[in-house]
Amino acid sequence: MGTRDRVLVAATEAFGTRGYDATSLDALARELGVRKQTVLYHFGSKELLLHAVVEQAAIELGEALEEALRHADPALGNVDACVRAVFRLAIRRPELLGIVRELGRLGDPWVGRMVEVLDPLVKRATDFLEAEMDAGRMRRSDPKLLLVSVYSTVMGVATEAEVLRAVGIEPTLRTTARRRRELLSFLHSALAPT
Amino acid sequence: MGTRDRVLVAATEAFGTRGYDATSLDALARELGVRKQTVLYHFGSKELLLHAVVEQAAIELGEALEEALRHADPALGNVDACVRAVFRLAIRRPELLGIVRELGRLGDPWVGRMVEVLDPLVKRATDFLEAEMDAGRMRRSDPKLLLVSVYSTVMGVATEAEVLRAVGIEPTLRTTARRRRELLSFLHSALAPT
DNA sequence: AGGTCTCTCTACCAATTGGTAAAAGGGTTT
DNA sequence: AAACCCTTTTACCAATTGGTAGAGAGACCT
Repeated sequence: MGTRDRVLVAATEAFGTRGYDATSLDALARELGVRKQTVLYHFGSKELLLHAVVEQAAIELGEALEEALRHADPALGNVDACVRAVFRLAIRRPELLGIVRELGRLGDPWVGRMVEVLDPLVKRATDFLEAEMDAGRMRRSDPKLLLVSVYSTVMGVATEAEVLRAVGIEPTLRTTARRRRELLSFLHSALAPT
Repeated sequence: MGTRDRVLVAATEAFGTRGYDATSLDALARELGVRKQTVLYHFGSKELLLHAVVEQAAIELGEALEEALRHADPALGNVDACVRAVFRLAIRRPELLGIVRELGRLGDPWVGRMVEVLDPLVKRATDFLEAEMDAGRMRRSDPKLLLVSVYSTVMGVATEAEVLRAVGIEPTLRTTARRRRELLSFLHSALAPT
């Protein structure tokens, strides 16, 4: 893997976990065994590095979800497929979900780009929810607000390790499977028609 | 209000919205019309300032929830009371919810303290959920995991303004009431016995 | 009046921040 | 060998970081 890619991976990890402001170019370069100027050579500035990170993360997130939907088990449905995909990401690429969180704080130019990339998925999700409601397979409500609720629940359960510890659950691989199972029945119940 | 308190309020606001690392003592002092050394006089160091902020935020959060539960409408139940309280905070003291978010990233010593203060409430919540399940008024599941799901959903819907904009909802006072209503029906459905 | 206590200020400081300029290394091509 | 390109380095830089030392101002007490 080339230096540029290694920097991009390390930056995604650092920005997504420690945060953008808390990550210095020196520290980033040091853990790659390289000088800060090498990083700046490839990306020009810290801001442009963040730009590249956001771009890459948005693409990877989109692909992960698209892939999940493409191979969704028809017996389980799209919601299950997405939840499984997010949990897989939470285990294997937690930085990616961290980036999404971080963008919220960084605000406009950055969120905008992420939204742009994920927008087709959002549209697809709301259309799907609306169709399910029309078919009577899902409780009727505002699809957009419903999507926000589902998103919040999934992201929270998948990523907020500290909250889990607060209630006395050590997040390990074993408990994660259980969390996912509980979350799915939570969502099924929440979405079920009255 | 004394200088010390003004610093504490401004720091809570800054740490809770911009983040701890992204907030410099100089910037903090400047927006208070005071020198950085005045801040350091009252709190000793940036870390100790954060400590005071966490302590205060934990207390205020605890009080807000306790108060909500004390005056909970018996016809609506405790869940509604808590959701209403969190939404009231999201409107009037968004920094407090921001601090909770921030702590997750800052990690151990800080989360620990917040958990310590809110632990009685967590215990009370799980006991409540368990009692409701026993009484058959709530779908049976692991109370702790259920609490995490509910927490994630409420926090997300209340605080993630950028996600709302992503799906095309401008978070204003008017839409907030609607969001809360939708969230409550989402939760009622999620918690309802099968 | 002097003394003391609380608070805020000015004056610094070493370390770190993101960033510029330019040199040096290494590989290909000419 | 010389010329060129891509990459990484060393050497700096101004600005900002959190923090120390100490002076000055005001209020209160004796």
